[in-house]
Amino acid sequence: MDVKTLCLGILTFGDATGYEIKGYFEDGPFSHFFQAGFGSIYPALNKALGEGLVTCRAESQDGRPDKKIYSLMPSGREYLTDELYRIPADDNIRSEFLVTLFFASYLNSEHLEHVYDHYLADFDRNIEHMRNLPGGNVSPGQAFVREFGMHFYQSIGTFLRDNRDRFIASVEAGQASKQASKLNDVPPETVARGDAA
Amino acid sequence: MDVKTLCLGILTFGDATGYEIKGYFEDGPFSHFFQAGFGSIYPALNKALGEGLVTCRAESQDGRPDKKIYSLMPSGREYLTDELYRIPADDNIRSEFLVTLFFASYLNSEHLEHVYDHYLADFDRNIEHMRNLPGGNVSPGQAFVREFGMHFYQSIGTFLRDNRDRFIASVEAGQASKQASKLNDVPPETVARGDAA
DNA sequence: GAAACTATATATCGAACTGATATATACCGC
DNA sequence: GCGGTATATATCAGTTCGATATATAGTTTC
Repeated sequence: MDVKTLCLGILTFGDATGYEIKGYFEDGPFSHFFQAGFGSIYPALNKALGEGLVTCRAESQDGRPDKKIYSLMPSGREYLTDELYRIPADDNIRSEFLVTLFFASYLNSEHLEHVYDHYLADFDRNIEHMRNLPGGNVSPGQAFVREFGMHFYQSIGTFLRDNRDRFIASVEAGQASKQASKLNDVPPETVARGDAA
Repeated sequence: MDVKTLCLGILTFGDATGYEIKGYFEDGPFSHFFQAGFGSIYPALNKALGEGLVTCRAESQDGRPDKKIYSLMPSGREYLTDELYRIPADDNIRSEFLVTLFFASYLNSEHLEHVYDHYLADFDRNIEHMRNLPGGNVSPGQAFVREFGMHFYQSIGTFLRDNRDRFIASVEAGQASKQASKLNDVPPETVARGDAA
């Protein structure tokens, strides 16, 4: 399932330009579970055009480049359906935030707290964003994905909030005991977990 | 934060070959929030070697290609720390599963249920996998990321389980009412949300 | 009022990443 | 013996990412 397929999916909601499709990925319902930029969208649309999955009419504008409005063709809808009937690939998650937490012992508390709170603020913004997405008058699938997203952000956000101080403290304690173990010439493994239990 | 940085991070746990590093991404603690294959790892290690961030000694083996064992250099550790001090980029999530649910109206119930249950089974496997990761004797950061992951999978898994039947039913109802609206020549938007409230 | 930023609109390019494939051997189960 | 798994490196085509280029008009900020 590539960007081309997603573009076809977006076109099921009506004709759109590449610029408008970008909006779906950036601000729309997809932004939370599928990203794509111009560098993927424009080539994807061209490819779909070459394969006869969409058509394109140009609309000249003043000042700006011509609008290229894409429409989904029956063959495109069929292509989309075929793709949807595959077993979806495993979720792909890349979280630099979690990598940073993983190696938290390399960071000072100030930075760690900053990163943590920055991330939490993002969560709040995401919940707010989801809440503002249209909830009524959409397909059951769309509604469910939105519910799922709200639950996701709320649950994870609560966890992060509830465990923030404990986590920061545990990192500080770990660094302190590491330092202590250095001073006492004791192998860190045997000492550096005063709060593991 | 690229694959090279993650490889350096993995090398903080001790010398390793590219093959072993792959294991960290595939089976180890990273597998849940950062993925990389050989096609990224080997070039990343070569690049790190060229930049003097790691050293490499070869160990000849019978039958198999020589083992190339990489060691983190002080400059590599410094590079890693510098990277960790950046504000992490936004999480990148790509979920074909959610795309599939989003367009659920294009699928029959049988397939939808199959996809859904397949995904739920993955969750169970992931929780089991996380549970089996070493929990004691690790840094507070590692421990927290593991806790986070367990919470994540448990919370989302429960949501998916609790809402499964309702969701499938809502999709079926939506399709039925769409068909009905077709028969009655009524625009779908005004009809197809019997259970939206 | 100028400067900076946002919005509209398309396009490309290098860098990074993905997934598949190639190459070898050895062990393990059926 | 055949297929599958594990060990081990490497490359390559295709995809995607992030930045940049181009051009104009409005809107905010100093």
